[in-house]
Amino acid sequence: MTNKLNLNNLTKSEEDYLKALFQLLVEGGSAKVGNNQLADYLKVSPASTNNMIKKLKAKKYVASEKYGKLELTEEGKSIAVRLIRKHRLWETFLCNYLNFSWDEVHEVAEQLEHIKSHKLINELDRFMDFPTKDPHGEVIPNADGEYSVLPKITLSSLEEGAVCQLVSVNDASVTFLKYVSEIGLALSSEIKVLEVREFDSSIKIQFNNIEETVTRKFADNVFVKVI
Amino acid sequence: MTNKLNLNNLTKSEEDYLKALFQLLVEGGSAKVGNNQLADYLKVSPASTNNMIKKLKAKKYVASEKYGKLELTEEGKSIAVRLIRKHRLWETFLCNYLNFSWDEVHEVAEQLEHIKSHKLINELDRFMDFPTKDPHGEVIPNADGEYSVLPKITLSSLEEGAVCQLVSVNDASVTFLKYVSEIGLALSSEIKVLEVREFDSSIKIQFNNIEETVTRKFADNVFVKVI
DNA sequence: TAAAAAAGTTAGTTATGACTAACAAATTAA
DNA sequence: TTAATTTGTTAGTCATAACTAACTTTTTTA
Ligand SMILES: [Mn+2]
Ligand SMILES: [Mn+2]
Ligand SMILES: [Mn+2]
Ligand SMILES: [Mn+2]
Repeated sequence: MTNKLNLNNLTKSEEDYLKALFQLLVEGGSAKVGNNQLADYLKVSPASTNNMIKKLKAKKYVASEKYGKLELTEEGKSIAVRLIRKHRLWETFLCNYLNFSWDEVHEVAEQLEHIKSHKLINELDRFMDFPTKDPHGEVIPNADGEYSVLPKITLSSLEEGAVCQLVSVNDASVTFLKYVSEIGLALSSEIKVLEVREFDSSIKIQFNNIEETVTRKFADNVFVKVI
Repeated sequence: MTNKLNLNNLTKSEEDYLKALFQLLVEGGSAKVGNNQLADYLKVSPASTNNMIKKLKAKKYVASEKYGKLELTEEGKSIAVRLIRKHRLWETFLCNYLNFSWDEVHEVAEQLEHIKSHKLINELDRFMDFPTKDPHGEVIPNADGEYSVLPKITLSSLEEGAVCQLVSVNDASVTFLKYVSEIGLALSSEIKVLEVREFDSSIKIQFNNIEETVTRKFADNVFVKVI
């Protein structure tokens, strides 16, 4: 029972790797995540991830056997969640107070999430009156690291005739987010799946009296709640 | 006339060295700054500064001859001023919106000043309605990098009987700033120099009907305007 | 002005975190 | 069940930015 108040002496890179693992394992819901998959996600070489994983295993943030799949320890998860909390709070601040649009915030938040100061992030939270969702509809973990990982149902997984509400979007692609806004979709939009085309998996949807055809790739990045 | 919109591909370290040089040369008013002095200021070895100075000379941010004194080019100064602008705007934000006290802001601002986003800092400036002074009384450069470097008159430089107003304080020491607040001094305080003691250069001052004796070291970090 | 001290430089080492190339193990397909 | 492919690992290299130790140049002091 020593380090409840965690020193957090991690480098920016170590933090990024833990966050990536968390996003693949927990938020992405992948049962198994391998070294190459992590390398792919982080856009670095497999040699780099292999090397970093060794370091994180030595520090007890990651657990895995040689040639086995990667897992996060409780401590590893805790660090990742705190990073995600910071990321989403900053995104919210940029959008709600500094006139950033939802496609502009992610890149800057990638930098801001590494600022080390408990007071900073908790005061920012208070200043915004404890927001629970970020500009992309993603849940913001609270100061104790608690938050609900909503099961991510993609628009692409729905059948013809389904009616749903847009809950959140993948925040990492600027062009995707601009596209979403441009066609008139937003958080809470009510969407009806009119047609799922077998040929190319494109989907015809309806919302706000608008009809649009979107690709499978687009629909994979839109998360919904069926109603 | 190529790079008006500067890419600013500098590392955190390169930025820190340029800022340190600026603070010694321009804000500190030293006519000459040498390699070892810079090393001292940054708390790194002379070998480290020597190495970094070479890099900054290659990039045309610093000019100097071998064994000669260090100088900043216009481009070097410009980068330093932008960094100082960011630092002071963040300090102001932390103090005025996030309940930080003036002794808590410097360390966090040292991290925040390296966040790369023109929009972020200019929107933060607008959000706070373009403040001109930071919590320590230091002048905040505007978006064009313009600002007045006030001649820094230290409290220690005054003679017996002088009356002055506290304009700014050195922001880098937490214990110093706490001490300043504790004895009841603040920005704009009117101070009278009652006595300068020859023995140990300690100074007896009066302000708000309070009399205090402070050391030379203390008075060196208090900047005033004679009235 | 010669010796001592201070200031500045260079060489070589370390840690972090990338990379490529080569290789080994595990999985998938034929 | 062998062969091909994918996945994972290792070795060696590079860049950044620190360090110590040894050395040289400049400045100061006697
Ligand atoms: Mn994001
Ligand atoms: Mn987001
Ligand atoms: Mn400061
Ligand atoms: Mn300040």
